Amino acid sequence: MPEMPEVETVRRTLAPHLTGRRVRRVELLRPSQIRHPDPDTFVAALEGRRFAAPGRRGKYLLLHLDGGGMLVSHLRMSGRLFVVDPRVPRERHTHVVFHLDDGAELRYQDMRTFGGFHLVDADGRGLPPGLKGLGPEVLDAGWSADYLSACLGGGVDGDAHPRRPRRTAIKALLLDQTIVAGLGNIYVDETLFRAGVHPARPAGAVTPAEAAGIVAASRDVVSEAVAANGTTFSLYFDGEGRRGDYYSQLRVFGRRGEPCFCCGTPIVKARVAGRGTHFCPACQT
DNA sequence: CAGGTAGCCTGTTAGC
DNA sequence: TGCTAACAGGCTACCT
Repeated sequence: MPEMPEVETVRRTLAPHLTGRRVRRVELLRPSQIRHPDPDTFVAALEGRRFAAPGRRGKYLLLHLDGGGMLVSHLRMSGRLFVVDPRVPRERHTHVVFHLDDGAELRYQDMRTFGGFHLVDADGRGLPPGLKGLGPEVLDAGWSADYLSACLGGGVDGDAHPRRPRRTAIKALLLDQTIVAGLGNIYVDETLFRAGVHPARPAGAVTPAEAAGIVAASRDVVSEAVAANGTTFSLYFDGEGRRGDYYSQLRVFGRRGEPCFCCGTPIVKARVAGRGTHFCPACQT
């Protein structure tokens, strides 16, 4: 469930503990979490390397290495990456332990084992496939009303190459990381609520004005969530083991049956784009 | 090509 | 009360 604000919080909290630290030893308790290259090569190539300042792209954590290359991690549903004193007992589902040269441990824990690591070399070999085709970052200028309008299909007046209006639900489009990078189930629901757009509306039926509202709402929601260190709904915590504080600011997600903050209508939970989806049936059309 | 969905996985919750 | 089935969801692979 970590989305952009959670991954960004992990990046920021890991940075002071990782930057400049050398990997003394890698302990693979569950080698299958290593997606590339094979586990033995992974360990051999990483031991002795030094971390530079960590970065992020979409929901991918980019642990850059001095001298080029990087360790890429995606937490997927239940992955946790954090630095602790080695005396702290290892929790269940701890799959990888990176021993650092200051004695601390960078631990990877993942109950559902969906997440994992790619070791990318200095020439860019080994990049996870999903990292290549990402759309603009949700907080970057590339995520604009014009850009989203173009993605909705239908074209605009004077468009040289108008495309057929897309029939997929607007929610499915916003979850597509090749359209915009960083949004997930929670923040898409929050975004569409603030924009007053029903999640199941065909993307092609979203007006340019609504598209502008969606982009603005996504910016607001995500930047507020970043400021609050993300949302801890059930599983997430940051690089120092702390929970996120955005939970209390959620307006629809997890509020099934509770009154809409705008009109009092009970919040509905339904299945849209294959996901549990929360919305106000009165405010969102 | 666009769009829908199964599968990955295990802890939690809903329902009988 | 105790068991089982459904659910949670980011992403890929596969099917239509």
